Amino acid sequence: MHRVYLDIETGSADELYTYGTGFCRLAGYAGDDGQVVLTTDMDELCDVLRSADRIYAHNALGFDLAALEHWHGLDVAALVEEGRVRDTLILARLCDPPLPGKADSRRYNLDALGRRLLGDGKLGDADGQSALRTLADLHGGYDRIPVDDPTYRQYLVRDVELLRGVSQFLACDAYGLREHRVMHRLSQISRIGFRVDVAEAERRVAEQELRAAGLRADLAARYGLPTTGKAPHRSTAGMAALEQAFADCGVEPPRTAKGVLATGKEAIIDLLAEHPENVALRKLCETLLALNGERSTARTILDHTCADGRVHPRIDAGQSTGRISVTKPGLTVMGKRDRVNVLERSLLLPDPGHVLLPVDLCQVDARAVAAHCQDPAYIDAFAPGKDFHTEMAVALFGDPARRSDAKPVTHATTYGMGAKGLATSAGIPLQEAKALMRTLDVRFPGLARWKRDVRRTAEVEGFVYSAWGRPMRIELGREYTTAPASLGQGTARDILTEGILRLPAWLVPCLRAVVHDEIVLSVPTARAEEAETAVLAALQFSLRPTPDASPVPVLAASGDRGLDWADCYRTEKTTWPEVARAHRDLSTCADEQCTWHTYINNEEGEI
DNA sequence: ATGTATCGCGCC
DNA sequence: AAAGGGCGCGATACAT
Repeated sequence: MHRVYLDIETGSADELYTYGTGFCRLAGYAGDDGQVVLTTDMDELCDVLRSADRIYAHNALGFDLAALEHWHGLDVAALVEEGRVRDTLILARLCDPPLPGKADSRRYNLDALGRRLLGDGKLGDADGQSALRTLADLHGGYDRIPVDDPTYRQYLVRDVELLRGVSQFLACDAYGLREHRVMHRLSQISRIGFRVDVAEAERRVAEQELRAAGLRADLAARYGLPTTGKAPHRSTAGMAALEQAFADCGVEPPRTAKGVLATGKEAIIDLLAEHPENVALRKLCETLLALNGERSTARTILDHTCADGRVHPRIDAGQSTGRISVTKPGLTVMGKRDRVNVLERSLLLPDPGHVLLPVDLCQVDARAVAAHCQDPAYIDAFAPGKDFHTEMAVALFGDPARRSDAKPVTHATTYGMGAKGLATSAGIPLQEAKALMRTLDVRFPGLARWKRDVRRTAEVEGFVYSAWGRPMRIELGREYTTAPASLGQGTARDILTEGILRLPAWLVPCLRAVVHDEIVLSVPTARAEEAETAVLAALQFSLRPTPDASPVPVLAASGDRGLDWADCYRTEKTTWPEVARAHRDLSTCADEQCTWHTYINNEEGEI
């Protein structure tokens, strides 16, 4: 067994796919117990890697091997398929899974792993700053550090030795091998990138800034808010002015849980509902709401657009449930439900000669729960031809027409919501909420038992495991809500990644985004039909957590083939004509509510 | 200058 | 006894 440990010093990490062939500057590698070898010859390095039985690197698939794949033609797909890659970042997250939230986000870098597992971290200088960072500052950039600088070389040697040390603690099981295949396929999203409508993004940034400035001026003139900053209503002086403004309107302003003035959408809308006749308050609230609605998504997309006119988002599986994060820019959080915000997606385009093909998994979290709990009635609600939410409406209300009432009940109860919460969110009396939750437990006793069981398992073990065996850490004391929720999300995640693994190879470079239960591909227009058939075949299969379990069908559906990402939802958003690109190409329209022709496109910036 | 916490927007 | 999960990003305030 010949093992090779690898680390590469490069230009700035955010130029991984755009820097040019000189991106990889100095590589360090060691074979088995041998000394660390440094080289600037990446072809020599690739030869060493091809001869290795195991290749170890930290964030190998997100960085080092990705760089060699992109700039030096290394066939990483083959290495991964042959099970020869060991990414210590992937393994560390599987061997010691993160808790939810920010708490664990810094536990998985090589320095932290070294300190935790070996008692020793990266090479730093006296004040604790990374020696590499110091060198980059000194020479004016990571790509300008001389490759013969002794500290640079020492730093790299230490990193390879750290890597070798920590790798001894990081086992790789069958799930780990699968995870490497998943992450390599997803890394192609970063590598290929998503084309941006740069001109339109720039136009929208300018226009939005104009509109926001108008709103800020309005707040300053009427209520004395400061004129500096991008969100003066959230600054200390602005808050004080708003306190006074609310008082002048004769109302007690809304507060957050911590007693701070609440200026968020929900609080303001509730306040307006309480004082429908207060004209002064209405004006104040409308201005605040309009300013809150001004998000800077176009700006964020432009900030991450590279010289090739594309964004190369970062793909990460660092969440506690294993869900995939797509960041820089955050494609998982782009608008969709709101009539204005859904157009954020129109800035992302298919490649020339392509169309965007969106495919989503239907009720995937609930199907995951059904497969886990094996409640026959719950599984039956997913039988082919049945509509899950309608079946739930029958079970809960005896009335298939109450589909929309049933939806929040099933969703919320999987997440551990209580009767009080359900009553509030669904707008029903507490007693009714309690009765609904009892009915759910009576109709689906297997589901109720499963929730009890996984909560207890989590209390005892501190972990739950997805249907594919992914471990998920459950925070002490939060088992009641997070144990069933994590299983639903974690198994849904593995369902989606199973679909990714089942995609034919030619569609992998077509992947543009993954959004938890949806994938988006850019496919040649002439092959769209073929692509759609292939994607649906890949994403739909029978889910069976154990060999003797009853199977649950995984169902997928394609959306509209789009000329931009918003265009993909034109049928779904049938009452919002502007979602369709063809509508936005019209110079005028008759719909007074159209956010494109009356809002986005208004030169004066008036609403 | 840089990082953390908090808030509020958005997504599934 | 009750208990809605997981996130990313921007802006501000504040600590270092």
